[in-house]
Amino acid sequence: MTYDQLKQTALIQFAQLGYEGASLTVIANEVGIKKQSIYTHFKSKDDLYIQTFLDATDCEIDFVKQFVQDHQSKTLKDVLFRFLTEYLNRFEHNDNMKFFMRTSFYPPVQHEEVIKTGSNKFVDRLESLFTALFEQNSDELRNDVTAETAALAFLTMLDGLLVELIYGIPERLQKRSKQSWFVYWQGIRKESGE
Amino acid sequence: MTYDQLKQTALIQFAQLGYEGASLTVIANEVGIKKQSIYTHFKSKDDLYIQTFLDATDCEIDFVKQFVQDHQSKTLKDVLFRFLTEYLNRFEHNDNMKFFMRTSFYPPVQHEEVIKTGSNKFVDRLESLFTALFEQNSDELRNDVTAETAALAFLTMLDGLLVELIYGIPERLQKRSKQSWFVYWQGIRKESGE
DNA sequence: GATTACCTTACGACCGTTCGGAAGGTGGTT
DNA sequence: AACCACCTTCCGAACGGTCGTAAGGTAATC
Repeated sequence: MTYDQLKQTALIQFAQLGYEGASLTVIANEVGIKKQSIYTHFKSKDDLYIQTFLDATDCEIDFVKQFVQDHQSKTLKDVLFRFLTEYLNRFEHNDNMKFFMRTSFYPPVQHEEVIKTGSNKFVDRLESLFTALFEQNSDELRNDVTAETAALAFLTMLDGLLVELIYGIPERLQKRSKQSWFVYWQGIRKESGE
Repeated sequence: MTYDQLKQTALIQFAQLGYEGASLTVIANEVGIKKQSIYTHFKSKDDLYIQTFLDATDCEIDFVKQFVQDHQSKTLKDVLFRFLTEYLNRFEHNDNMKFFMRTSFYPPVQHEEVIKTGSNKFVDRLESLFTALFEQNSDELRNDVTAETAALAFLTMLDGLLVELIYGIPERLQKRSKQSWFVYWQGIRKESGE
Protein backbone atom coordinates (compact mmCIF):
# COMPACT_ATOMS: atom_id res chain seq x y z
CA MET A 1 0.00 0.00 0.00
CA THR A 2 1.32 3.35 -1.11
CA TYR A 3 0.16 5.04 2.08
CA ASP A 4 2.39 2.87 4.23
CA GLN A 5 5.25 2.99 1.79
CA LEU A 6 5.14 6.76 1.97
CA LYS A 7 5.33 6.77 5.74
CA GLN A 8 8.12 4.22 5.67
CA THR A 9 10.16 6.18 3.15
CA ALA A 10 9.43 9.46 4.87
CA LEU A 11 10.69 7.92 8.10
CA ILE A 12 14.04 7.13 6.54
CA GLN A 13 14.39 10.49 4.84
CA PHE A 14 13.40 12.46 7.92
CA ALA A 15 15.72 10.38 10.07
CA GLN A 16 18.61 11.06 7.74
CA LEU A 17 18.03 14.67 6.74
CA GLY A 18 15.63 16.15 9.27
CA TYR A 19 12.35 17.84 8.52
CA GLU A 20 13.67 20.74 6.50
CA GLY A 21 16.34 18.69 4.81
CA ALA A 22 13.96 16.06 3.47
CA SER A 23 12.21 16.71 0.17
CA LEU A 24 8.79 15.52 -0.90
CA THR A 25 10.06 15.07 -4.44
CA VAL A 26 12.66 12.58 -3.27
CA ILE A 27 10.24 10.75 -0.99
CA ALA A 28 7.69 10.38 -3.79
CA ASN A 29 10.25 9.21 -6.33
CA GLU A 30 11.61 6.67 -3.91
CA VAL A 31 8.12 5.23 -3.60
CA GLY A 32 7.64 5.39 -7.34
CA ILE A 33 5.00 8.10 -7.64
CA LYS A 34 5.02 11.82 -8.38
CA LYS A 35 5.37 14.34 -5.62
CA GLN A 36 1.88 15.71 -6.09
CA SER A 37 0.32 12.32 -5.52
CA ILE A 38 1.44 12.47 -1.92
CA TYR A 39 -1.46 14.83 -1.40
CA THR A 40 -3.87 12.04 -2.12
CA HIS A 41 -2.78 10.48 1.15
CA PHE A 42 -1.61 13.37 3.28
CA LYS A 43 -2.82 16.92 3.71
CA SER A 44 0.66 18.41 3.74
CA LYS A 45 4.29 17.76 4.51
CA ASP A 46 3.57 18.59 8.11
CA ASP A 47 0.76 16.06 8.13
CA LEU A 48 3.04 13.37 6.77
CA TYR A 49 5.63 14.30 9.32
CA ILE A 50 3.52 14.14 12.44
CA GLN A 51 1.71 11.06 11.21
CA THR A 52 5.09 9.40 10.87
CA PHE A 53 6.05 10.63 14.28
CA LEU A 54 2.95 9.28 16.01
CA ASP A 55 3.53 5.89 14.44
CA ALA A 56 7.16 5.97 15.49
CA THR A 57 6.22 6.79 19.06
CA ASP A 58 3.87 3.83 19.29
CA CYS A 59 6.50 1.61 17.76
CA GLU A 60 9.11 2.65 20.31
CA ILE A 61 6.77 2.15 23.22
CA ASP A 62 5.80 -1.27 21.90
CA PHE A 63 9.42 -2.28 21.71
CA VAL A 64 10.09 -1.48 25.33
CA LYS A 65 6.86 -3.03 26.55
CA GLN A 66 7.57 -6.17 24.57
CA PHE A 67 11.10 -6.40 25.88
CA VAL A 68 10.15 -6.14 29.51
CA GLN A 69 7.40 -8.70 28.99
CA ASP A 70 9.75 -11.14 27.27
CA HIS A 71 12.41 -10.98 29.96
CA GLN A 72 10.45 -11.02 33.19
CA SER A 73 11.79 -14.36 34.28
CA LYS A 74 15.47 -13.33 34.03
CA THR A 75 17.55 -11.95 36.86
CA LEU A 76 17.78 -8.20 37.33
CA LYS A 77 21.36 -7.96 36.16
CA ASP A 78 20.52 -10.03 33.14
CA VAL A 79 17.50 -7.98 32.10
CA LEU A 80 19.36 -4.71 32.47
CA PHE A 81 22.41 -5.77 30.57
CA ARG A 82 20.40 -7.37 27.82
CA PHE A 83 18.29 -4.28 27.45
CA LEU A 84 21.39 -2.16 27.23
CA THR A 85 22.85 -4.34 24.52
CA GLU A 86 19.69 -4.82 22.55
CA TYR A 87 18.69 -1.19 22.73
CA LEU A 88 22.03 0.04 21.49
CA ASN A 89 22.05 -2.59 18.80
CA ARG A 90 18.57 -1.60 17.75
CA PHE A 91 19.70 1.91 16.96
CA GLU A 92 21.97 0.80 14.19
CA HIS A 93 19.44 -1.36 12.40
CA ASN A 94 16.23 0.47 13.08
CA ASP A 95 15.29 3.65 11.30
CA ASN A 96 12.28 4.10 13.50
CA MET A 97 14.47 4.69 16.50
CA LYS A 98 16.78 7.02 14.62
CA PHE A 99 13.86 9.07 13.43
CA PHE A 100 12.24 9.16 16.84
CA MET A 101 15.40 10.36 18.51
CA ARG A 102 16.23 13.01 15.98
CA THR A 103 12.70 14.33 16.05
CA SER A 104 12.55 14.31 19.84
CA PHE A 105 15.86 16.11 20.14
CA TYR A 106 15.33 18.71 17.47
CA PRO A 107 11.72 19.05 16.42
CA PRO A 108 10.82 21.66 13.80
CA VAL A 109 9.70 24.72 15.72
CA GLN A 110 6.11 24.65 14.50
CA HIS A 111 5.57 21.20 16.00
CA GLU A 112 7.44 21.43 19.25
CA GLU A 113 4.31 20.96 21.32
CA VAL A 114 3.04 17.79 19.65
CA ILE A 115 6.45 16.21 19.60
CA LYS A 116 7.31 17.03 23.18
CA THR A 117 4.05 15.47 24.25
CA GLY A 118 4.86 12.31 22.29
CA SER A 119 8.39 11.90 23.47
CA ASN A 120 7.40 12.59 27.06
CA LYS A 121 4.85 9.83 26.81
CA PHE A 122 7.67 7.53 25.80
CA VAL A 123 10.06 8.63 28.52
CA ASP A 124 7.39 8.39 31.19
CA ARG A 125 6.63 4.88 30.05
CA LEU A 126 10.28 3.94 30.18
CA GLU A 127 10.68 5.35 33.66
CA SER A 128 7.66 3.62 35.10
CA LEU A 129 8.50 0.29 33.51
CA PHE A 130 12.00 0.32 34.89
CA THR A 131 11.01 1.64 38.26
CA ALA A 132 8.59 -1.26 38.53
CA LEU A 133 11.32 -3.68 37.53
CA PHE A 134 13.62 -2.41 40.26
CA GLU A 135 10.83 -2.52 42.80
CA GLN A 136 10.33 -6.19 42.05
CA ASN A 137 14.03 -6.80 42.66
CA SER A 138 14.62 -4.29 45.41
CA ASP A 139 16.33 -6.91 47.52
CA GLU A 140 19.26 -6.77 45.13
CA LEU A 141 19.69 -3.02 45.60
CA ARG A 142 21.82 -1.23 48.18
CA ASN A 143 19.76 0.03 51.05
CA ASP A 144 20.36 3.65 50.18
CA VAL A 145 19.38 3.20 46.54
CA THR A 146 15.66 3.40 45.80
CA ALA A 147 14.02 1.76 42.82
CA GLU A 148 13.48 5.15 41.26
CA THR A 149 17.09 6.13 41.73
CA ALA A 150 18.30 2.94 40.11
CA ALA A 151 15.87 3.39 37.22
CA LEU A 152 16.69 7.02 36.48
CA ALA A 153 20.42 6.46 36.72
CA PHE A 154 20.11 3.54 34.36
CA LEU A 155 18.13 5.50 31.82
CA THR A 156 20.53 8.40 32.04
CA MET A 157 23.42 6.08 31.31
CA LEU A 158 21.44 4.69 28.40
CA ASP A 159 20.89 8.18 27.00
CA GLY A 160 24.58 8.89 27.36
CA LEU A 161 25.42 5.82 25.33
CA LEU A 162 22.89 6.81 22.70
CA VAL A 163 24.79 10.04 22.28
CA GLU A 164 27.86 7.99 21.58
CA LEU A 165 25.86 6.02 19.04
CA ILE A 166 24.93 9.20 17.26
CA TYR A 167 28.56 10.24 17.14
CA GLY A 168 29.05 6.91 15.51
CA ILE A 169 32.42 5.59 16.62
CA PRO A 170 31.90 1.92 17.44
CA GLU A 171 35.10 1.36 19.40
CA ARG A 172 34.40 4.27 21.68
CA LEU A 173 30.86 3.10 22.24
CA GLN A 174 32.14 -0.34 23.11
CA LYS A 175 34.52 1.02 25.70
CA ARG A 176 32.07 3.44 27.17
CA SER A 177 29.23 1.00 27.52
CA LYS A 178 31.44 -1.57 29.19
CA GLN A 179 32.88 0.88 31.68
CA SER A 180 29.64 2.71 32.37
CA TRP A 181 27.82 -0.49 33.00
CA PHE A 182 30.50 -1.62 35.40
CA VAL A 183 30.37 1.57 37.42
CA TYR A 184 26.60 1.64 37.36
CA TRP A 185 26.24 -1.89 38.60
CA GLN A 186 28.76 -1.31 41.39
CA GLY A 187 26.75 1.78 42.30
CA ILE A 188 23.43 0.07 42.82
CA ARG A 189 24.06 -3.53 43.84
CA LYS A 190 23.84 -4.64 47.43
CA GLU A 191 27.00 -6.59 48.14
CA SER A 192 30.52 -5.27 47.75
CA GLY A 193 33.31 -7.40 46.29
CA GLU A 194 32.64 -9.37 43.12
CA MET B 1 32.41 44.34 13.25
CA THR B 2 29.93 42.91 10.82
CA TYR B 3 31.97 39.78 10.27
CA ASP B 4 31.76 38.77 13.91
CA GLN B 5 28.15 39.79 14.25
CA LEU B 6 27.34 37.52 11.34
CA LYS B 7 29.02 34.57 12.96
CA GLN B 8 27.33 35.31 16.25
CA THR B 9 23.89 35.57 14.71
CA ALA B 10 24.47 32.56 12.50
CA LEU B 11 25.40 30.60 15.60
CA ILE B 12 22.07 31.34 17.21
CA GLN B 13 20.07 30.63 14.07
CA PHE B 14 21.88 27.40 13.30
CA ALA B 15 21.53 26.28 16.90
CA GLN B 16 17.82 26.91 16.82
CA LEU B 17 16.87 25.78 13.33
CA GLY B 18 19.70 23.65 12.03
CA TYR B 19 21.64 24.17 8.84
CA GLU B 20 18.79 23.70 6.40
CA GLY B 21 16.28 25.46 8.61
CA ALA B 22 18.30 28.65 8.98
CA SER B 23 17.94 31.32 6.30
CA LEU B 24 20.57 33.75 5.13
CA THR B 25 17.89 36.39 4.68
CA VAL B 26 16.96 36.18 8.34
CA ILE B 27 20.55 36.14 9.52
CA ALA B 28 21.39 39.19 7.45
CA ASN B 29 18.33 41.11 8.58
CA GLU B 30 19.08 40.33 12.20
CA VAL B 31 22.51 41.87 11.74
CA GLY B 32 21.00 44.80 9.87
CA ILE B 33 22.33 44.19 6.39
CA LYS B 34 21.00 42.61 3.22
CA LYS B 35 21.45 38.98 2.41
CA GLN B 36 23.78 39.71 -0.50
CA SER B 37 26.23 41.48 1.75
CA ILE B 38 26.98 38.26 3.55
CA TYR B 39 28.99 37.30 0.50
CA THR B 40 31.41 40.10 1.18
CA HIS B 41 32.51 38.23 4.28
CA PHE B 42 31.84 34.59 3.46
CA LYS B 43 32.15 32.58 0.30
CA SER B 44 28.88 30.75 0.82
CA LYS B 45 26.37 29.53 3.39
CA ASP B 46 28.53 26.46 3.86
CA ASP B 47 31.54 28.65 4.48
CA LEU B 48 29.68 30.63 7.12
CA TYR B 49 28.53 27.41 8.68
CA ILE B 50 31.84 25.66 9.04
CA GLN B 51 33.57 28.87 10.06
CA THR B 52 31.04 29.15 12.85
CA PHE B 53 31.58 25.54 13.74
CA LEU B 54 35.36 25.82 13.98
CA ASP B 55 35.00 28.81 16.28
CA ALA B 56 32.47 26.94 18.38
CA THR B 57 34.78 23.96 18.74
CA ASP B 58 37.63 26.11 20.01
CA CYS B 59 35.28 27.82 22.40
CA GLU B 60 34.08 24.53 23.86
CA ILE B 61 37.56 23.19 24.29
CA ASP B 62 38.63 26.41 25.95
CA PHE B 63 35.80 26.16 28.41
CA VAL B 64 36.79 22.69 29.57
CA LYS B 65 40.48 23.53 29.71
CA GLN B 66 39.77 26.64 31.70
CA PHE B 67 37.52 24.78 34.10
CA VAL B 68 40.01 22.08 34.92
CA GLN B 69 42.72 24.67 35.36
CA ASP B 70 40.57 26.76 37.71
CA HIS B 71 39.62 23.87 39.96
CA GLN B 72 42.83 21.90 40.34
CA SER B 73 43.12 22.57 44.04
CA LYS B 74 39.67 21.20 44.90
CA THR B 75 38.91 17.64 45.99
CA LEU B 76 37.95 15.08 43.36
CA LYS B 77 34.32 14.90 44.41
CA ASP B 78 34.12 18.65 44.40
CA VAL B 79 35.59 19.10 40.94
CA LEU B 80 33.34 16.47 39.42
CA PHE B 81 30.17 17.74 40.96
CA ARG B 82 30.96 21.31 40.11
CA PHE B 83 31.70 20.41 36.55
CA LEU B 84 28.43 18.56 36.32
CA THR B 85 26.51 21.50 37.63
CA GLU B 86 28.34 24.15 35.70
CA TYR B 87 28.27 22.25 32.45
CA LEU B 88 24.56 21.62 32.60
CA ASN B 89 23.96 25.18 33.58
CA ARG B 90 26.09 26.38 30.70
CA PHE B 91 23.82 24.71 28.20
CA GLU B 92 20.89 26.90 29.04
CA HIS B 93 22.72 30.18 28.77
CA ASN B 94 25.23 29.47 26.08
CA ASP B 95 24.27 29.29 22.44
CA ASN B 96 27.73 28.14 21.52
CA MET B 97 27.21 24.87 23.31
CA LYS B 98 23.74 24.38 21.85
CA PHE B 99 25.06 24.93 18.38
CA PHE B 100 28.04 22.68 18.90
CA MET B 101 25.91 19.84 20.16
CA ARG B 102 23.28 20.06 17.45
CA THR B 103 25.93 20.23 14.78
CA SER B 104 27.88 17.34 16.25
CA PHE B 105 24.77 15.19 16.56
CA TYR B 106 23.25 15.92 13.20
CA PRO B 107 25.67 17.52 10.77
CA PRO B 108 24.48 18.31 7.25
CA VAL B 109 25.54 15.39 5.10
CA GLN B 110 27.96 17.36 2.94
CA HIS B 111 30.03 18.31 5.99
CA GLU B 112 29.99 15.14 8.01
CA GLU B 113 33.73 14.65 7.69
CA VAL B 114 34.81 18.09 8.88
CA ILE B 115 32.37 18.10 11.73
CA LYS B 116 33.17 14.63 12.95
CA THR B 117 36.81 15.58 13.03
CA GLY B 118 36.02 18.66 15.09
CA SER B 119 33.76 17.01 17.59
CA ASN B 120 36.14 14.11 18.03
CA LYS B 121 38.86 16.56 18.85
CA PHE B 122 36.63 17.88 21.59
CA VAL B 123 35.67 14.49 22.98
CA ASP B 124 39.25 13.26 22.96
CA ARG B 125 40.27 16.34 24.87
CA LEU B 126 37.53 15.78 27.41
CA GLU B 127 38.49 12.17 27.90
CA SER B 128 42.17 12.82 28.39
CA LEU B 129 41.59 15.74 30.74
CA PHE B 130 39.31 13.71 32.95
CA THR B 131 41.41 10.58 32.81
CA ALA B 132 44.34 12.66 34.02
CA LEU B 133 42.23 14.09 36.79
CA PHE B 134 41.28 10.63 38.03
CA GLU B 135 44.85 9.47 37.80
CA GLN B 136 45.90 12.25 40.12
CA ASN B 137 43.28 11.13 42.61
CA SER B 138 43.42 7.40 42.04
CA ASP B 139 43.70 6.77 45.78
CA GLU B 140 40.05 7.77 46.09
CA LEU B 141 38.92 5.16 43.57
CA ARG B 142 37.89 1.60 44.23
CA ASN B 143 40.66 -0.83 43.42
CA ASP B 144 38.76 -2.36 40.52
CA VAL B 145 37.96 1.00 38.94
CA THR B 146 40.68 2.46 36.72
CA ALA B 147 41.06 6.15 35.99
CA GLU B 148 39.86 5.58 32.48
CA THR B 149 36.79 3.70 33.65
CA ALA B 150 35.87 6.45 36.05
CA ALA B 151 36.39 9.09 33.37
CA LEU B 152 34.37 7.41 30.64
CA ALA B 153 31.52 6.52 32.96
CA PHE B 154 31.43 10.10 34.15
CA LEU B 155 31.35 11.50 30.64
CA THR B 156 28.65 9.05 29.61
CA MET B 157 26.52 10.16 32.51
CA LEU B 158 27.15 13.73 31.48
CA ASP B 159 26.01 13.01 27.94
CA GLY B 160 22.90 11.34 29.29
CA LEU B 161 22.04 14.43 31.28
CA LEU B 162 22.64 16.60 28.23
CA VAL B 163 19.98 14.59 26.45
CA GLU B 164 17.62 15.47 29.26
CA LEU B 165 18.59 19.10 28.80
CA ILE B 166 17.66 18.93 25.16
CA TYR B 167 14.30 17.48 26.05
CA GLY B 168 14.00 20.51 28.23
CA ILE B 169 12.08 19.49 31.32
CA PRO B 170 13.89 21.07 34.27
CA GLU B 171 12.31 19.00 37.03
CA ARG B 172 13.20 15.76 35.34
CA LEU B 173 16.76 16.93 34.77
CA GLN B 174 17.00 17.88 38.41
CA LYS B 175 15.90 14.45 39.55
CA ARG B 176 18.02 12.57 37.07
CA SER B 177 21.20 14.46 37.74
CA LYS B 178 20.82 14.03 41.49
CA GLN B 179 20.18 10.29 41.27
CA SER B 180 22.73 9.58 38.56
CA TRP B 181 25.40 11.41 40.43
CA PHE B 182 24.61 9.46 43.57
CA VAL B 183 24.84 6.10 41.83
CA TYR B 184 27.95 7.12 39.95
CA TRP B 185 29.78 8.25 43.01
CA GLN B 186 28.87 5.07 44.89
CA GLY B 187 30.14 3.16 41.91
CA ILE B 188 33.65 4.60 41.85
CA ARG B 189 34.56 5.68 45.35
CA LYS B 190 36.78 3.57 47.56
CA GLU B 191 35.04 3.29 50.90
CA SER B 192 31.54 1.94 51.47
CA GLY B 193 29.14 3.62 53.89
CA GLU B 194 28.74 7.39 53.75
C1' DG C 1 -22.36 7.25 -10.40
C1' DA C 2 -19.16 7.79 -6.68
C1' DT C 3 -14.85 7.09 -4.94
C1' DT C 4 -9.95 6.24 -5.05
C1' DA C 5 -5.23 6.63 -6.77
C1' DC C 6 -2.44 8.64 -9.66
C1' DC C 7 -1.13 11.77 -13.21
C1' DT C 8 0.08 16.48 -15.79
C1' DT C 9 0.50 21.16 -15.54
C1' DA C 10 1.34 25.12 -13.18
C1' DC C 11 1.72 28.38 -9.36
C1' DG C 12 3.92 31.59 -6.00
C1' DA C 13 7.33 31.82 -2.51
C1' DC C 14 11.64 31.41 -1.01
C1' DC C 15 16.23 29.53 -1.43
C1' DG C 16 21.38 30.49 -2.15
C1' DT C 17 24.05 32.89 -5.38
C1' DT C 18 26.04 36.32 -8.88
C1' DC C 19 26.99 40.72 -10.82
C1' DG C 20 27.49 45.55 -11.25
C1' DG C 21 27.68 49.61 -9.12
C1' DA C 22 27.21 53.27 -5.24
C1' DA C 23 29.34 55.09 -1.14
C1' DG C 24 32.99 55.83 1.87
C1' DG C 25 37.65 55.51 3.58
C1' DT C 26 42.81 55.23 2.84
C1' DG C 27 47.17 56.31 0.96
C1' DG C 28 50.12 58.17 -2.61
C1' DT C 29 51.18 61.55 -6.10
C1' DT C 30 51.29 65.99 -7.87
C1' DA D 1 45.11 71.00 -1.09
C1' DA D 2 43.51 68.64 -4.71
C1' DC D 3 43.45 64.78 -7.34
C1' DC D 4 43.53 59.89 -8.40
C1' DA D 5 43.61 54.94 -7.74
C1' DC D 6 42.34 51.47 -4.79
C1' DC D 7 39.86 48.77 -1.48
C1' DT D 8 36.13 47.57 1.51
C1' DT D 9 31.35 47.34 2.54
C1' DC D 10 27.01 47.28 1.19
C1' DC D 11 22.81 47.04 -1.79
C1' DG D 12 19.48 46.58 -5.98
C1' DA D 13 18.26 43.61 -9.39
C1' DA D 14 18.08 39.41 -11.06
C1' DC D 15 19.35 34.41 -11.76
C1' DG D 16 18.21 29.39 -11.71
C1' DG D 17 16.47 26.24 -8.88
C1' DT D 18 13.65 23.84 -5.46
C1' DC D 19 10.25 24.03 -2.26
C1' DG D 20 5.28 22.87 -0.88
C1' DT D 21 0.84 23.26 -2.83
C1' DA D 22 -3.46 23.66 -5.99
C1' DA D 23 -6.59 22.37 -9.63
C1' DG D 24 -8.20 19.47 -12.99
C1' DG D 25 -8.15 15.28 -15.71
C1' DT D 26 -7.97 10.12 -16.40
C1' DA D 27 -8.35 5.70 -15.63
C1' DA D 28 -9.78 1.80 -12.46
C1' DT D 29 -12.68 -0.04 -8.79
C1' DC D 30 -16.82 -0.74 -6.24
